[in-house]
Amino acid sequence: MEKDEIIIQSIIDAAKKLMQQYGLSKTTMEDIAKAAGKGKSTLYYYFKSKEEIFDQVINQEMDDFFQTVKTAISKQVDASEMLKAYIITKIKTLKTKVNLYRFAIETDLHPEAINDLFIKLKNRYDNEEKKLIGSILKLGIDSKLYRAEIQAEIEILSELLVTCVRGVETEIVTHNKYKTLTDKADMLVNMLTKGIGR
Amino acid sequence: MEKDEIIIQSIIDAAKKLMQQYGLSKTTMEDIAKAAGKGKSTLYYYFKSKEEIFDQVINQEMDDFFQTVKTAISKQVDASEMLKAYIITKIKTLKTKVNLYRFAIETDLHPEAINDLFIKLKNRYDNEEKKLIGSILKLGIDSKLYRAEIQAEIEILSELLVTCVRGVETEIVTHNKYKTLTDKADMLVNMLTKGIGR
DNA sequence: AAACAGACCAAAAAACGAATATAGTCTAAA
DNA sequence: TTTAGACTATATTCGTTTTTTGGTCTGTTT
Repeated sequence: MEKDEIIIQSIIDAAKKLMQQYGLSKTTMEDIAKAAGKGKSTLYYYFKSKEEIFDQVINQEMDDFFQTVKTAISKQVDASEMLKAYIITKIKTLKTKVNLYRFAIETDLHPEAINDLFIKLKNRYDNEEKKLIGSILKLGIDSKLYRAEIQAEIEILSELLVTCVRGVETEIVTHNKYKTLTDKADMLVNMLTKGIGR
Repeated sequence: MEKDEIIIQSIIDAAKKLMQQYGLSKTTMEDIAKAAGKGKSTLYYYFKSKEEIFDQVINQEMDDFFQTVKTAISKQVDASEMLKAYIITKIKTLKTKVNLYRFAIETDLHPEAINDLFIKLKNRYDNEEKKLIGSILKLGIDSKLYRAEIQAEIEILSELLVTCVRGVETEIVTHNKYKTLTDKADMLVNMLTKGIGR
């Protein structure tokens, strides 16, 4: 790693820590600079603005998150198991992140910023998520687990699945009732593969 | 209708109109009283509090909403068509309601109140919705359209379906991209009945 | 008694201005 | 090239006053 990359990373790390502890709006450039052991203007030497720093923090968090999900998927043997692993890992990981930030979010309580943050996150990763599901479906078709006809609809099907899982996510995160998570994931995937028709 | 029922309804109607026009927090008891052609204390003769009035307004709106959905379902011939009708009608109707209230919500911009409102709405009708879906599934089983084995899981299956539809809802309402609505509903129900497995 | 109006009150919210904090810039030094 | 620290214009906080608003009370009309 280059020297300036190390510094950039140390600034991001400091910012990440502060954000988790104090929330978005309570984390100032001064705070970050102090925590990183630098002067404030130094931050502006490496970053264009405060927003850019936050952006990168969030990006890294999200990359971590995606990495975790992908690792979990890679351990599975067939497409349906992968889908289950995707749902379960995603929601569990999301939950720890939410918990991590919850205090900050609650004390902060500037809902506009939070909303913006989530929308940004969502938009940025929606597509990648769709691609991931799409690749699992494709794998299922190739391994003859799923019907070949769905190939044509794989795009819109992935989108639909992401949306459905998001519904489950929302319910579990907001209502905190994620004891049912494994059951729900299991049932969703079973329903998906076998269908309820006769 | 009794005389006092008429008065109560006229107060609710006045409140409803004002709520749609000005939003929740900007509608005062004075406003409602004036619009209903009564004194403020008269409202307290018929209602316990402001919240009770809003509660009844929302209840009536939601009953209307549910009525519309049920009517649409009743016109269908089989369970899968009913499910499609449920999804499409629900989201379309919801959309008009959301539009009706959007201005009020945006200008109002007191997120806590809105959130409370929606949570209240959600909790109140979650169960009824689950029951509705459950009854459609039951119908599908009885008419041999769906496998008999799902009978045992009908409860959790209904819950899951409501949750998935809510995901689609959210996406459509927040992202305004509901051109895909019919497609999505179709695909969801097809997926549900036939499954993607071979 | 049932149905209502209007004055009234305490508490919440809006308005406002002064004090403070903060994002971002500039200059100069290491 | 990298950094610090003083500087500024703007945004935010904070304490205070004023206004609004939900809800009550008293008394009047029907």
